[in-house]
Amino acid sequence: MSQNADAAQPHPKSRGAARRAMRRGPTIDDVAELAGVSRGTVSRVLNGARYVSPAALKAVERAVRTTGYTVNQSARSLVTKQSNAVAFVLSEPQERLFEDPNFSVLLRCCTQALAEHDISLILMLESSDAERDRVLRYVRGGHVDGVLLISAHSGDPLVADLARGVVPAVACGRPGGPESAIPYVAAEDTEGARQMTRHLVAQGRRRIGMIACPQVVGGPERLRGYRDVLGRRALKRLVVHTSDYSFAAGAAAMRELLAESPDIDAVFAASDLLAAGALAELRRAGRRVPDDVAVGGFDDSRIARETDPPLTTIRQPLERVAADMVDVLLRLIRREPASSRLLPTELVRRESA
Amino acid sequence: MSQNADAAQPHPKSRGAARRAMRRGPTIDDVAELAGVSRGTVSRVLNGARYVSPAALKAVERAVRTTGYTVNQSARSLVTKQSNAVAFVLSEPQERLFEDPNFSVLLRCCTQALAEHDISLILMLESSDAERDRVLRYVRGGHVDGVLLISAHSGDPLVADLARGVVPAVACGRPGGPESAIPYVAAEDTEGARQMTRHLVAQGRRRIGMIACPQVVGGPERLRGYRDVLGRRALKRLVVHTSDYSFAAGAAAMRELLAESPDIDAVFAASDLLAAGALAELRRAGRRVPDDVAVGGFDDSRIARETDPPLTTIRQPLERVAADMVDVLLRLIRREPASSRLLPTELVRRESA
DNA sequence: TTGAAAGCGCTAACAA
DNA sequence: TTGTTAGCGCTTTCAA
Repeated sequence: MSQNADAAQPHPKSRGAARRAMRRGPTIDDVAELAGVSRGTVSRVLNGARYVSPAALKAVERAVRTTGYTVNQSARSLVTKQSNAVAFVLSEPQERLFEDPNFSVLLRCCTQALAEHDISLILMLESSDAERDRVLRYVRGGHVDGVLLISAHSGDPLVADLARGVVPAVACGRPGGPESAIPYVAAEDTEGARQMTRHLVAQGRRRIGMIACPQVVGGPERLRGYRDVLGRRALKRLVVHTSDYSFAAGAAAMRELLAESPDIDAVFAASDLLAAGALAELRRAGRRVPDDVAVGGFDDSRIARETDPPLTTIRQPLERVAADMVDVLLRLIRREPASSRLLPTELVRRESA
Repeated sequence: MSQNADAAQPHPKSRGAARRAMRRGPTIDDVAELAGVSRGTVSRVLNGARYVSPAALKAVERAVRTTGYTVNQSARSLVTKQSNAVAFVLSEPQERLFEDPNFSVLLRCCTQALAEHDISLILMLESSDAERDRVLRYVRGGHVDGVLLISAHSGDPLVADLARGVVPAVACGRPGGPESAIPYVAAEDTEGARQMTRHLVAQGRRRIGMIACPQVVGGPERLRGYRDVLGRRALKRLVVHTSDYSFAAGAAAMRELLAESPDIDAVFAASDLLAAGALAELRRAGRRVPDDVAVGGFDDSRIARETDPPLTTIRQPLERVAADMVDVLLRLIRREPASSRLLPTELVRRESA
């Protein structure tokens, strides 16, 4: 109590001095002493509180509160071999993705969902080779309990590692290549694309082009959906491929489409950003939207409401994608069964089509 | 060498069995054994390599490589009391900020800069009270070596903690309130606003309005710069306040401005997003930009190039802001002196003004 | 320049 | 239900 621990125990056994010098908080021993129980009991209440008498429980809880105790994660991890952290890795030149409003909501929702489980999100980029190496070492080193993989590229050694089960992982969108050993969560891209294409057809549009992006997650499915509905009307010259989901790529693609097929009367862009670029190009070319040409997007991201005219688009339930990714990952970490999930999309009608 | 450690040492001293059961990587002892040196020597080469003979150094390096050893951060942290991680905390209802393209580049650049120092970035949101609590506990618990504070709000208990030096911290933009005990990195907002306002004046604009956002980081300075240049010409009815840097707020503000001052011939918006909203509203109102009214933004974010017409704006060197934040934080962590930094802005002329 | 040994704070197995 | 104890893998004195 009023005893001075330093004076009483000048021996190395006295932990107090060193700790205080380090300006660290109270340890489990401090709590135990104050609560008048053993360290083991404190540990038990900290984890689940099984086999603890109500009296002990109360005493410990009080002691925790009055000391302001927080567990030392490092010490805990050292023994449990769990870090209580997961990596959120962007396995693609990130500039592109960081530009995408979808990415932000994914990141935000994942962070939130993890926080509810007291798990930290560690953001890692994989753009340069050096970064790739670092991520690989980090994951292999067991620094995280799991990985949220954002834009999986099948050539990535990390993807190979994860497919081999080095550490639990969940991808956003079906990872390319045969490595679909990694479970994933995604929107029903194919069906979404069908919804949009059907909508365009129902509007009486005859020459419906597509700005596709088959290299990027979700891209192949969206192109397939378009083709499913149009069949032979999906003329080769009506679909142009871009290498990413950017505004600039959308504008360039639209220009090409206009040059190849001046009689085009509708365009389905594989993402809202692409559609926004197309819109800009159409205005430049003097075509009215939707009067001359209708434009459909995909995502229902923020920009869909900010373009002129606002975009008719396919809503992807990204908040749910994020929540489900976290849910699946946590199950995997707990070694519970969990598998890929596909979430439904929805047509959102605005003014562009 | 070819000895089987398990067979040779059936005693508890044999760490091999337990480790292997856990599917963990090699430990420092494995490296030491393979290199034929003691654990202490391995540790020395791992950290700085002082007082190590060239022979030992080489042997250890080889052993590290062949075993694929990675240090166990938890074990290291337990003794060094350093986590090698910093928190990136968003101390504001995040939806707003996540919507802001500036935020993305800040996050990306900070992650990159930290990765170069092998430090992880832990993303934390502070929107709900529960989250606020969690962040506070986390930081106080010593889980991170430092904090990058994104949108400091003076009422925040975390800000108070950080100002008291609980853990090193750097803010982005001057933290509101008297808590400027926290060093910060920011653009020269005031001067930037002056540049834009002078530009508008030089264009012969007579009635120059402003869409200001004095509640948010950088906002007060930008408003001051506008007033510095305009003096008494900064009529009350020419400046409207918004509560955030969003597209919607920009549109609403522009509507108000148009209603109050139909003769307005220029607008300086405190952010590009705000300017984009204003542009949309102007088009709706049938005003041509820049012919009827010139529009100036602030940030030079991605959208400045995507609006119609592209925005004339003030470039904020966000990549450098991020790099400097990390630099200052690392100095602080190393207990080196470091103080706030202000970075120069630049006028970028496009078509809107 | 090196090795031995003492912990860092915690969990988990075991005995009581 | 509880206390005791043996490590988790590492850094860091301290001697040698």
